[in-house]
Amino acid sequence: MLLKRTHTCGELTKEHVGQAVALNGWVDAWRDFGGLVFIDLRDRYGVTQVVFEPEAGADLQAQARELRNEYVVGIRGTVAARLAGKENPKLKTGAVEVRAVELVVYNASPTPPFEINGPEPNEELRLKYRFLDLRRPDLQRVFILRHEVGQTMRRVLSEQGFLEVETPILGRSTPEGARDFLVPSRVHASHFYALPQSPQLYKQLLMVSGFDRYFQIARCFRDEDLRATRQPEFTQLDVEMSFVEDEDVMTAMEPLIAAMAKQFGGEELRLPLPRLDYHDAMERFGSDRPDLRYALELKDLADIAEQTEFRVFQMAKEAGHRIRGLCAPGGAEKYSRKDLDGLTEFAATFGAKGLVWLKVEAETFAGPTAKFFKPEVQAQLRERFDAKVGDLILIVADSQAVTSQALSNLRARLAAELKMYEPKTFHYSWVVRFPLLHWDAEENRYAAEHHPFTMPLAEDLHLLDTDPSKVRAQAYDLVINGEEGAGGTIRCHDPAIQSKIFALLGLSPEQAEEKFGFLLSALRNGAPPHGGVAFGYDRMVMLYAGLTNIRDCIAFPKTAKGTDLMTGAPGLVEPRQLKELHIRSS
RNA sequence: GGGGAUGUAGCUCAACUGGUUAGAGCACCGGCCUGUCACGCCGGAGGUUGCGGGUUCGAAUCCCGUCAUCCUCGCCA
Repeated sequence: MLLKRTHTCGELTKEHVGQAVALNGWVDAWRDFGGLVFIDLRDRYGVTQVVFEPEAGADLQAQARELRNEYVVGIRGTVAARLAGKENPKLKTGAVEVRAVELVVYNASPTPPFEINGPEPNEELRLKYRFLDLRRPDLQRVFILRHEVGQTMRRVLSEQGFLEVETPILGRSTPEGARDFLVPSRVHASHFYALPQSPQLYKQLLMVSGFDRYFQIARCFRDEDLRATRQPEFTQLDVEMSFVEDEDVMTAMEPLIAAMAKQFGGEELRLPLPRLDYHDAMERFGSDRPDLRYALELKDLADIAEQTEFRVFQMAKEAGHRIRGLCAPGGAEKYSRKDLDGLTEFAATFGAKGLVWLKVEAETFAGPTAKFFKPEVQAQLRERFDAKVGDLILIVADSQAVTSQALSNLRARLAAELKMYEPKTFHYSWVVRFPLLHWDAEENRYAAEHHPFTMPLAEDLHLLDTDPSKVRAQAYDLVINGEEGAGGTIRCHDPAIQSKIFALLGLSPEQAEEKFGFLLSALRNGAPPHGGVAFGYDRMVMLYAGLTNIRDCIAFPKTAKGTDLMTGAPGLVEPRQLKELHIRSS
């Protein structure tokens, strides 16, 4: 029999004293005193103490004595104020308790594989018993936040006239980008659907249809290796607008960003957000998504380095490499010789063959390579970094890519270890004017930096013919604390420019027509100028929940190898199923 | 595909350089207890040290292989 609840377990206060109530929930803890039995009853709203007193009868007490952790029960009783001095300030409901008069056990439970209110078990176990893991209040709070983030996105965009439209999950595979997840067609032998990497092309088609302002909270699929912040399926807030330039899209998104910052970050944002040129970001921070909660800027040191006798620097110059560095305030004291070996090893994982370190002292520099720096060269270095005694200068001599990667990662690590920022603050900025293309040496052709339908900056159009890698795009990323929170572009709605870009990407007109015919046809049939942006929904939730791991904000996530430890997916299927799909499996 | 970390009781962890019968807290089982809320007290059960080899008088500990989870490089327009 169901004892229908009149209240939740997080609801009862002094105001309810004397009322007859019914609660439903899980046994969070039990305390048996012989003559008196206490049960903490838990649901997603909180915990309420239930007491079984002798007055309720021996039968009921005996029944209560059988309860164990995680039994699901219904309880009927009367709300009573706790005895004076016996209140529990840790509970919202701690001023009262429910004196039980009836107990129904809906379901017993074996001893759970881990304690719901105990220490966090290892993740393998958590994922195997995810339905139990999700009972933990910490995780429940994340999903409440996730819901609220979605509500805010829908509300703010709807207020601005954006329409939510759904697009297909079963689509077709297109070249470029990530590896597709494929779904075989039963009706059409050897033909496959692809799950969308994003609703990119569909939302452009919606613009051609005249929908003007679109959004969707869309599931996306990419068959690539996972990371702490990457899952094979994840969720984007996908947005597209017509009759806009890049500034219009950023401006349109800022009220939403400000609403989220206020509601979930507790911060009143000043708009417009800062715009940072891609080129400047790479030069000053070595990254297209720098964490701007702290400065710690990179400096070019080529002119100073060439005054040294240091062979590594000379060779770098001959190879056309760059010599760049940064200066960590107070780093000399913080990092021992052994720590510095650790930093060198860390830099090596990003391809740096070495790391020059110099400890700034009153009169000179300390470090194994300090002897190569003559006093006047040291003076220039001090000046370049505005270095103080006790600072640590780190220098990498390598290619543009390696110096950027190694130093930007060192920058992030040093800032964290030297506590150069408040962990719980947020910094929002747009990084703009990304390159349109980059040279792919493996494929021996240009590849799209963002995607093949990105509009170049008007002032760079002439470079398409002469120096394509210099062409900048109408592309913009929202960077929050060193993470890409959102990214977008203005799309190419001009068939002539589009075919030039296809040619650079190594696509013949015939190939382009075959792969993207439906889009090209749409673009020829009255496509408005349009562009958009997509936010990482999971990432926003992670950020505001203070998580470092995307799995903790996805209800049923996959492991790093893409398996679901709870359901066993991916699993084998019946030979009959394969036969229907015209698939032979090895 | 490469690199790194971890794997010991149901859970969280311990066990110095290889050395007695692999321990503790929580959970679990039995008993006592009328005001607890990390209840307390008494007693108890619980181990293929991930798995498979090897070295050794002796392996949780050392070596090889393998599996799983996590982090990371490549990859991810």
